[in-house]
Amino acid sequence: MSTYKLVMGGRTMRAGSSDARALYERVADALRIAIEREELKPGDMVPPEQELAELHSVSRQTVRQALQQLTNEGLLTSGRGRGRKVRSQTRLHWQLSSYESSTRHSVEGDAWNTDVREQGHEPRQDVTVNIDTPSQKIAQRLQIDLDEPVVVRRRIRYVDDMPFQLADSYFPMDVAEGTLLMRPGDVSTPGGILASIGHAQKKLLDEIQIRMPSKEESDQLNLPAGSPVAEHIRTGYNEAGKPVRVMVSIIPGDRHTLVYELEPK
Amino acid sequence: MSTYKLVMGGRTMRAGSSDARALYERVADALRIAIEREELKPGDMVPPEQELAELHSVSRQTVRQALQQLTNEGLLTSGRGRGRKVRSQTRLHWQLSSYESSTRHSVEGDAWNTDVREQGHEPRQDVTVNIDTPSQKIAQRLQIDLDEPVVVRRRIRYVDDMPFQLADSYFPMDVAEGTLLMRPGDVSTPGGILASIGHAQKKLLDEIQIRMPSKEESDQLNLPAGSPVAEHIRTGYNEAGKPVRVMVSIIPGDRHTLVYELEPK
DNA sequence: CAGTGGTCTAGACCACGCT
DNA sequence: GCGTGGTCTAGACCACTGG
Repeated sequence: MSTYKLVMGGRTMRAGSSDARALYERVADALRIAIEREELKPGDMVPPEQELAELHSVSRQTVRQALQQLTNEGLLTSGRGRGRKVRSQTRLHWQLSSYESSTRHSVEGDAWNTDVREQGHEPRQDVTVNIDTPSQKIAQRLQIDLDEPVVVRRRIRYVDDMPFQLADSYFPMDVAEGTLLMRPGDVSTPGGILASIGHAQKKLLDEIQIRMPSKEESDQLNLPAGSPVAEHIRTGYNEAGKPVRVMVSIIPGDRHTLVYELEPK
Repeated sequence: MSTYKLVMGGRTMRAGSSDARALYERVADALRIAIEREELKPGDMVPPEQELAELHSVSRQTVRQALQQLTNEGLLTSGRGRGRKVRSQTRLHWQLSSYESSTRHSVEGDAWNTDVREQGHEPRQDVTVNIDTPSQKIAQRLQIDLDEPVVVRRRIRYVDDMPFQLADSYFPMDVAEGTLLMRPGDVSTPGGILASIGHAQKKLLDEIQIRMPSKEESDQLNLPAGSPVAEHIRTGYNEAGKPVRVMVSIIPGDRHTLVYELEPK
């Protein structure tokens, strides 16, 4: 019936052509083009696998391979029983160069809250406080030993009640002990707090790595398959050059644009 | 024969357990753990699909699903006829906050070259120069119309002869015309050049987005499946506040750590 | 040319979300 | 309960790479 098939049960080929694109890539292309042309808009349902299989005269597995590729590219959502949707692509801007600037702090929380509100959304942060021994990664940046305890403030940040990023701050014991930093909840701002206890951050070192999320991060942030994250590690130093804080943020790529404003000398 | 199988041709389940992890996830876990424990080291060959299928008593397709997941996480390479290997994870540091700083320029090229050499590798850049009309994205940042021509310097940057990143610079015609910027090849540094023609960059705006690469980017950079990239857009402004350059870099996540040093006020 | 990964089919059952 | 996606099998042929 189909003009495509020349061989049953094996590799199908197009008549008069030696090879060209795989079948599943042709199915993927068709959908990609439909999305580009906005025939399928963000939020729209993608036709069921069975329907696409019949439409393109291929097996359901082949359709699945195409859909998998598109999901990996971040174009589609997936989920048992739910059907597939075209993903929306709104991004929140996060001003990392002014994040610790005192002018952006308020009684309403830290600079991140301000950023979110300015963009017309509602921020929320869940903070838990622990005392723990540091990982290699943290100990090295705080310049302490692996058995020296640190105070950890673990944040999950929400926007409009959707989980949006993870941000864990680590403080050396001698900096945090007996201060507001030991208090759970969204207590004003770390930048502000650090300054108020005599450890204003005079220098910041930001390291950014791009990678796929771990299973755990993926679950906590409710990430779709194939959605990359940035791991942002900020180390803050006080006037004496001592590291007083390390913040590790896991930032879903599809929901953020990171922004730095620089004035080179 | 296998204690795992209760149902033929359908979902297999473990005796005494209601559900738990899928078979392909168990196969993936086994390999992930072997890699973590360095029983499989970067460069090592992964056992053939057939062998893994027999080892875990599953079908080859199920093994493939596990291998696909690991490849998407950037842990394995793939390739027809070649077998699979454990990928190495070296990352290059890129100092973005001092990238335009005049002290890091030399006759050997721009600050990127310096960064790479300091980390013990050999940089190379292929540069082509074009005159083109800008995309929406570029025109908006250069504050020009869509029909005003721009000078485009397209770079492919190599490290040890491997393609490493794409970096395209866009200049307004009135800035670039009749200057070194029109010359192809690796002509010293854009920061340096811009200063020498009276358009030193006094302010920089960096925007970073994390996403999956397009097919084209993936091919140009020879990226493995499932490897995310950062799209880094730097807009440079001269003393008068006029945008004089936009640089768009496509940065493979698994090969880079981006670094910013900041001194908050 | 042998061995490996890449693509494809046909059919089956399971688990989840919704109405 | 129906429809959707998720998992799995068994078997087949193709295409590339390397000895």
